[in-house]
Amino acid sequence: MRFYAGIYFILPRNPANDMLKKERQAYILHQVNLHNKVLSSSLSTEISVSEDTIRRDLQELADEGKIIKVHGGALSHSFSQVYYPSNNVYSLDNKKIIAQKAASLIEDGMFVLTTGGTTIIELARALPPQLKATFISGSIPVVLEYMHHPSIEVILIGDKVNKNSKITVGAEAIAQIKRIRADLCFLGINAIDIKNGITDNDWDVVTLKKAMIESAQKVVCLTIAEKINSLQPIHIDDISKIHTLITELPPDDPLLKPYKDAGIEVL
Amino acid sequence: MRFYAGIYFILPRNPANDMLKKERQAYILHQVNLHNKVLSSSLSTEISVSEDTIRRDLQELADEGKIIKVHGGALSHSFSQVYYPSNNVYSLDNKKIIAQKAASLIEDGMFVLTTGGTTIIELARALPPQLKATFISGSIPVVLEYMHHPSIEVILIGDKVNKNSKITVGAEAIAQIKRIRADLCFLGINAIDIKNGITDNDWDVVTLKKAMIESAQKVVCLTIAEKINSLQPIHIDDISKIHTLITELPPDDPLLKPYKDAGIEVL
DNA sequence: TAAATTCCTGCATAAAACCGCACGAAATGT
DNA sequence: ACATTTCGTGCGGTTTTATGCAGGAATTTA
Repeated sequence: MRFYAGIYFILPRNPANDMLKKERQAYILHQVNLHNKVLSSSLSTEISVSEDTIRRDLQELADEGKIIKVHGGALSHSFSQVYYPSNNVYSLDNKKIIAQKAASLIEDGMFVLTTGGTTIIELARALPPQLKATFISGSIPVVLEYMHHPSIEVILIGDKVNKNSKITVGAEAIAQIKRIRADLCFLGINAIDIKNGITDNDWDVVTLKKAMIESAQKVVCLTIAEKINSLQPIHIDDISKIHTLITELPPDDPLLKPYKDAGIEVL
Repeated sequence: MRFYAGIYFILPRNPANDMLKKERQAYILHQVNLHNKVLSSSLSTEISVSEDTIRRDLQELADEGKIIKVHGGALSHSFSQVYYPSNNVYSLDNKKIIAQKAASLIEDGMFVLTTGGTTIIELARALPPQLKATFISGSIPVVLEYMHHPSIEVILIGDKVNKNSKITVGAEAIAQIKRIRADLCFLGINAIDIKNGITDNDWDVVTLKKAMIESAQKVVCLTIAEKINSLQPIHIDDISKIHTLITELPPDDPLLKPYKDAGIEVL
């Protein structure tokens, strides 16, 4: 083996021992753009200045918006520029309330399966910053949102990508879900009623949600009250499989009473 | 030499060294253009004038826009052009050229494995609209870009998400790649040289790229010329595994000759 | 939770820049 | 020709900048 533990220290070149400030910053920016990341410590030895100086340089470059400064070094700006602004989301305020309730169910160390959808995105944003849990999803927008969180682990379920719903669907995705034993499963649902249970209108999505329900110890359905007592063409599962139902309404709202009576925890 | 008590003395005036102002500034400008940088202090001793004079000269040249004055000296203007690209994505134009060349290799019906990175994103944007092929990647930004295409199929490789690089990494991802027999594999690479082959600086990324190389019939490396003949800590594979190398340079550029000689197709 | 890094803030210092000012030399005006 | 102005330059003193260092806070890692 030519490389020992992946550590192979080489200086590409020895910059002039006496670098001007601007020159040094240009060199740093160059390195950031080239490698997408730099470490304060290695730059310090590379250019032979103190780490404080490097840090000040990184700070200035960051203030100019040329790089993104992070603990220990800096990152290229080009890599982290994917945002999903949530201006056009229907019933956003209600979804925020739902997300808040749902987040309270999650405890440190849990494995949490989630579907896609705007409600789940709000959930991702409502997670307390110090939470340490593992989130599993096949939805690309949701995973992007999870990635902004500082401490949670994110598992992406892979398979063919459905361009409309931006989720991965197919047998491979189902198989991956089946291999998981999650503590919690959050389903953003499109329709629920007492008699037919939860229903949806996309075959692939239905199959995925079925698999998720089977793989989780506790199934939590999230939906705005509007969708309570509505029906969609394809059956996912009966309400007997649901442990918890979360809407923006207070738990004692009469609309929710039948579900409570059916043994579902209503939050 | 005549001076009293060393208080007042005159430097021997050598007419040859005694420069006029314009002459001196021309000399300074020449030095700046030659070395991309000058120091006030060294110019002072070099021309035997006070640093104040040098500073005034530099100030005037800077006011005329001929140089960039910085603390301690001055820099040439070309310097800043080279090191401060105006674009967010480094070397974007070059990457567009590379993407164009790479896209020409893809034919209808092909299965194409790709890594992540800005070069691959450009490739995604450069795909002809009527192309019907299947693209497989574990990079979330790249997959988002693929999804904008009207007719290609997209397979997302799932596993734990690395928050920095926004790609999925881990044994599950490797296993999924191993199950694939792709026609083409596009690697956006960070460093390549004849002796060490392709190298990178992230263990997970290296493992993924290795797997991709094994799963593809034809391996195509994409990189800007700047990264040619550079080295990173961790070894991915020797150049013998590479079939095609694409840079923004014309194929007959001397920089690429060694790779051609090694049997690699250079585009 | 403890240990190790990394960051930040203030301070010290040396170098560089700045500000007048003086003085000699060249240019200009009378 | 002589006085006056302007320019170029250097010098002393002051201000600003760049950088390193110490020590405590914050953050990451083991």
